[in-house]
Amino acid sequence: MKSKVTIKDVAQKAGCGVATVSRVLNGTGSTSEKTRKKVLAAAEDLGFVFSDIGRSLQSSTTRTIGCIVPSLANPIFADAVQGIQEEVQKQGYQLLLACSKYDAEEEQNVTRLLIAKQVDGIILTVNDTGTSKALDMIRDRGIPACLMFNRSVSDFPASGIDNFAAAHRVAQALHAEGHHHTGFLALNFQSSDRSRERFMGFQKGCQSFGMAEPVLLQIEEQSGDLSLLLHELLAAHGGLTGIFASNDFLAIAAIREAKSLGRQVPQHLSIVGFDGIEIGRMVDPSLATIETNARQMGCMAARHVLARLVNDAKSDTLKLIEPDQKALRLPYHFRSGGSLAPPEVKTTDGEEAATSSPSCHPTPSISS
Amino acid sequence: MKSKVTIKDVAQKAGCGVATVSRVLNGTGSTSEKTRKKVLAAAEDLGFVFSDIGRSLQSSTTRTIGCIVPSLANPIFADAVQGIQEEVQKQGYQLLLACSKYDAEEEQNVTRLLIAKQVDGIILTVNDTGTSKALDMIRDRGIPACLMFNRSVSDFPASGIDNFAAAHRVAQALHAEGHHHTGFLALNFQSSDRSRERFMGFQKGCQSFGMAEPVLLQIEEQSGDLSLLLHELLAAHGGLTGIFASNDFLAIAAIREAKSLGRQVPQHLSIVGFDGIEIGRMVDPSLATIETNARQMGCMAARHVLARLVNDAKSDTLKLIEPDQKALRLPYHFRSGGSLAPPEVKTTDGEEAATSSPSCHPTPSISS
DNA sequence: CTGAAAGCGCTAACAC
DNA sequence: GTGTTAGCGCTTTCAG
Repeated sequence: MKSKVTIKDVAQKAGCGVATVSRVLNGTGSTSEKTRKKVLAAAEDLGFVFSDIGRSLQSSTTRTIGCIVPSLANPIFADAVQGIQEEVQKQGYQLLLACSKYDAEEEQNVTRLLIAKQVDGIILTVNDTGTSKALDMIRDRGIPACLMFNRSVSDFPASGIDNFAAAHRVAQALHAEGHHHTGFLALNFQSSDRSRERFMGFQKGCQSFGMAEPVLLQIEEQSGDLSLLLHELLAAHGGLTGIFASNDFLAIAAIREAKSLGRQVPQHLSIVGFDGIEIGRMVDPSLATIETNARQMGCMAARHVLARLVNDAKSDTLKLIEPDQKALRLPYHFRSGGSLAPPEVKTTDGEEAATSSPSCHPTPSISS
Repeated sequence: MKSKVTIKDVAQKAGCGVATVSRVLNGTGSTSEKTRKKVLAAAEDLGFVFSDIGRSLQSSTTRTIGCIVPSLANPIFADAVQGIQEEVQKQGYQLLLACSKYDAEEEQNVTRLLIAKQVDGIILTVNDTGTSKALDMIRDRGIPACLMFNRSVSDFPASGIDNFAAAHRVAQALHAEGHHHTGFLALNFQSSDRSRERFMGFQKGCQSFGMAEPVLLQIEEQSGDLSLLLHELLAAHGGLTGIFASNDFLAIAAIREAKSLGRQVPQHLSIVGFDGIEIGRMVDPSLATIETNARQMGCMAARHVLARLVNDAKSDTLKLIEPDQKALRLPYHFRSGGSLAPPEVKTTDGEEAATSSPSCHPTPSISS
């Protein structure tokens, strides 16, 4: 293990003071061509790289942005982080990544760690903006931050879409196809304000369009096997013709489980997702969903935080410019797909009207 | 912007020296119950959190692990990073994440940044182990590191599967179904040693099983729209009955493009992927592929690096223990799927035998 | 049991 | 132009 080579080593080898080395290598101040050469040579020779920690200590800035997401397993977050990463790297910052595992306590822990690491800014998705201790800690210290996926609160701007409106839009889509009895499928409903917002928007939508009150189908992640729980849940709610899942991952899993229950999608059951992950286009049937741009969302959040950083740096105390637009609302749109179609019409005595099926059997004759 | 609260502030408020504060808060040394209380109260009151950078400067350790992957857009890397993240966080370290964008120069740049940040260890996937300057820099400094997905080289252990053998297995699978004329579809072939290894394994496999030499179908990512390029490539190679794509993402895209060309998968063309991403199970037809556990791969890599860290710390100079096993070979297996089936047999004059369409016609009567 | 002080790598004032 | 030095936040001797 080679011991690290410091500015002193370079200075010694170049036969000059450390300040000169700093000046040459940073291009600050003026130096004679001669010493300049010597320093450059020495540095090159020793493979010298400035230690950011020494520099940070002195400048009280780390050029590091912290990021907290629940998990990278859901591509929606991976995409967002990718967006952040690109933007941050482009501007010469680095990314300190942490995961909260959908857990409020862990969220607070990792926040503390990021703060200890003196990150210059933080981009995060919290479980619940209303109760997050992480946000309190960040606010206390006045660290520039931006939320993602969450709704904007108090001092924190947020990059994301209007969950309520988008969910409302889903209700419209289901209504347009003639659905009446629907359900909202949520994972970890209690601990996700995003999920709750979507439910509320959907609920409101169903109401507006004269549909039945949507049934809330909750699954707690830690309570067991997802497939199994889904299976049971779907089996228990055979009366629904349409389900709105709070995210695409869940929607795709639901399609699979519905199939395994012998319920054809969309003939027997329509399913709509949320997020618009790429895979949704490729599954069969393709997933009807709300399409969002997570990458862009991360990018916007990063850009916002980074902008505040340079801003703070410039006008130190007198921050008159940029009145901090709170919500970075990104566009979304409803993407239609094979998983959403009109429900089979049943007569009151339970007999169904003829409908067409997609593949071979032109008319499934169903009688009870 | 509140100025940061330092150990001095706490000392002042508690009416004692900074050393005492350090001792109390770190639980080192002994202190009277009285001052102890005062310090604790003061710290709590001020919301004090130790600055890691001061601490790092003094200990020349950052409790940070650097990670470099080409991109997070491919779920295989996102999964691996998730695995690293979990393991690292569990052991009280933090993750500094960087992306190389499949670019050797960028790879070197971000490596330099991680080194400047004084990461204690590095986990990375490089474009080409043979030519990577990043590896040189890391080696020069003796930073504990572990490769992922790449093959183990010189001083670097690697966490991953045996690409050659796995690709060989794919040839076997195609052969078993009766394929003869096959192609290997690669994205950025030149800059990926993983891709090349897979090709070689496949090539060797084809040879062993008496199949025709596989055609190499290359796509350079920067040269335009992936769909379009794929489309053209597939159109130009109508003679092939089976294609082995160097990763699942590519395979899924290929299925889509094949379909849009009117070539049914698997009736007209079989496609096999590599990686085993979750989505592969859900697409239609389901993807035959080599299944790997990226999460585990990241986890193993992290564990390895972390182990070296504590090891180095313990036995400083005398590192007799752990003879550094080089390759952390993880298991893989071939997953069959709907995208792989026997090819349609054509008569020599180019006329096709009657075949079945996927859904309704039960028995494909194949005659030559 | 506790405080003073050195020193980690670096930058920026300040002398020369 | 260039060297010396203080000091960023912390831990760790070393005295007291």
